[in-house]
Amino acid sequence: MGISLKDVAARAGVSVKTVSNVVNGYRHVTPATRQRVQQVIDELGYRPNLTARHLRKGRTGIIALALPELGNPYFAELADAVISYAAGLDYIVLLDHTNGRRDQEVLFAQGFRARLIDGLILSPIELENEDLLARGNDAPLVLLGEREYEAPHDHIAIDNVAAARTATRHLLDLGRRRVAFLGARHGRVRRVAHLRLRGWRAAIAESPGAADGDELVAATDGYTRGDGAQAMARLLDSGAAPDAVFCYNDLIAVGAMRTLTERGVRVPEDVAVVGFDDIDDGRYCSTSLTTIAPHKQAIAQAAVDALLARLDGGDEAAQAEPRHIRPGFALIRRESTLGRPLESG
Amino acid sequence: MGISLKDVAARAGVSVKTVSNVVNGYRHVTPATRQRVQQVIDELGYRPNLTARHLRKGRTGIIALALPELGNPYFAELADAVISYAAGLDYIVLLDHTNGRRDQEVLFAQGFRARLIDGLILSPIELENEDLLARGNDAPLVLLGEREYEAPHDHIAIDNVAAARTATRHLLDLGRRRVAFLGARHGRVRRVAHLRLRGWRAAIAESPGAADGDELVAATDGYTRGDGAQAMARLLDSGAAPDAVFCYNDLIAVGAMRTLTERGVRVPEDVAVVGFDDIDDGRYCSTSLTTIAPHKQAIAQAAVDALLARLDGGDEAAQAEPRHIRPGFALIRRESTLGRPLESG
DNA sequence: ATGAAAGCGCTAACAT
DNA sequence: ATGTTAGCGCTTTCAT
Repeated sequence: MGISLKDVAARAGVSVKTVSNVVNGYRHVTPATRQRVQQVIDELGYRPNLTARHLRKGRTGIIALALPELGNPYFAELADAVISYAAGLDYIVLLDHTNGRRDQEVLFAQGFRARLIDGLILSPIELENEDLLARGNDAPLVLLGEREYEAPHDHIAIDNVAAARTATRHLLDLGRRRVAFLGARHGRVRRVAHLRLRGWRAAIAESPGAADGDELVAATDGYTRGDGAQAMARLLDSGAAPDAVFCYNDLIAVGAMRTLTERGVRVPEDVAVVGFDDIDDGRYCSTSLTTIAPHKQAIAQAAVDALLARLDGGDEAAQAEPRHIRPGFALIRRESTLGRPLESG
Repeated sequence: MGISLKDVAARAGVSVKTVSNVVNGYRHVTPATRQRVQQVIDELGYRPNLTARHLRKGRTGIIALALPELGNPYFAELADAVISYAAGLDYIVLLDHTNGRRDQEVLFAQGFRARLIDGLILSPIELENEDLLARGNDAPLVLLGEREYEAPHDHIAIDNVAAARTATRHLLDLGRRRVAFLGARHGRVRRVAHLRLRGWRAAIAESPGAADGDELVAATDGYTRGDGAQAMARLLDSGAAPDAVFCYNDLIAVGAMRTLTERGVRVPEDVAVVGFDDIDDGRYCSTSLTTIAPHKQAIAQAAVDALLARLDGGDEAAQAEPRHIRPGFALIRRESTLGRPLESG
């Protein structure tokens, strides 16, 4: 195959150990030896075989990041942050798509890619609690996102209920009374969107004059702009007549705004809109989007740190109780909710 | 460490070979043996150590994809396509950021990650031809994107000149006469944006009445929405008074549209806009964006196929002449260039 | 400061 | 159909 340590050693007239020492920057090597070896390395174009090194060391320096898909800018931006942060810590990232499918998620949750990766960061959508319990305890696993589990794994997520409540309250504070929720999922109580829906309900409940009927909750099949556009159209057609919409995510919000504009409904005058995720997209819409901004940088760092703590922290760290880390979030006000709040509620 | 083949073999009372046969689905194993071994595997929760397998086989089934960054939706969508397509062929993707920095790109171009990856797909920005020539011929390398090199590597890119010419001509066909180009890079002749600029020039040159002054070419520092917004502002302030803008990419176009809208310039009535990349974003802008759509799926597939051909195709394939593959593109007309073309030119 | 040799877990050639 | 064994390329005791 390629050039190995042995080849270099033979050519330089030293043992493999010495070459290994040079390659790894071991201190106690005579400058003369080092130079000679280095010269042969350059001559031969030797590159250490990482696979062999990994096998020997029992570690690869690779972590896997399993996300639904990169087509969603939120996940792309998050992956960007994870890759960059991990690179700074000398870890590389293997990126996998689950497509939000349970079978795929199960595959990763259970030790798929065993001993190829040192650990896994997984953002599940359909994964069930039982799937996690069935896991052979392999590499450490860090969970990401809104789904909640009772399993012994670290979990990184902002407080989704609080964030949704903040978003909804912002709309109510503007004097809106018919605040719709876009992006629920039918009959999936513990699933994604559940916590955000709960936050929405909580804010509505606190606000005496606010409408709280189920006709204000619109389900979507997925989380894309197209789903948002369709759901908004259905909501409008149903006669629900909202004066504000809180959307499960920014993509749905952008789609909803598109439908509103097409139908001559003004944003924010007639209907105010709030999204969730703070994707770059929302900042440059012609009506820029008010949104909940989860601190992606913090999420990415917390996820990687949690993983590495279990990897590098020794036995106590590896055995420590699972932690639930809640990075912060912020409400970013933009044009889609412009307007002064009413004096009285 | 974990459970190895040997452990399973001992427990099942067979040799490692037999266990290996079972694990790899080798046909000639008595059902009884197979079942017994499988049972022990399940009991012990055995998982093959992929690193060891890779070392032994000299192949890892991993390809690296090195992109500037995932924050740009074009790259995110492209990565999405690469990952999905590679997964279907049982390859996994290691995703690396170059941040468009030459030193990073050089690192990957030269056999970084040697023998950890079977091959590399690289989308360079600053990489120079000499960097490629200095490459120790390690794993196969496939180049992606507008930069052109004279180096023995496959290159996948749409015909950027033709695409830019198509885009610009579309604007001219609308009767526009002062078509600006947004997204050039100062004094970087062979760099990104060069080919698209050339396509712009070609279209203008073909169109007798069209303005072709340098004041219509606006440089940007990067390729983000913010860069586009700023460049558009500068162009407007400079008094160049364009009636159309062809942008290096969709992000710049979205930023430009934002500036135009803010300044009360109507799109497309006063200024028509065309982008490049066909990111999802552009489809749902309140004024949806006309754009050049490179066939991302085709690009991703061509890149992976080219790599795998060299990997799996035997010696002839590995030594074959470098190929320059040009997937197709399409002009997608949307609202940002709406309006009937003028009768006479 | 350097060398010799064991062994990480697997596959494949060879043997039975 | 199954067992034995060498060896992928590296790091790491243990010697010297």
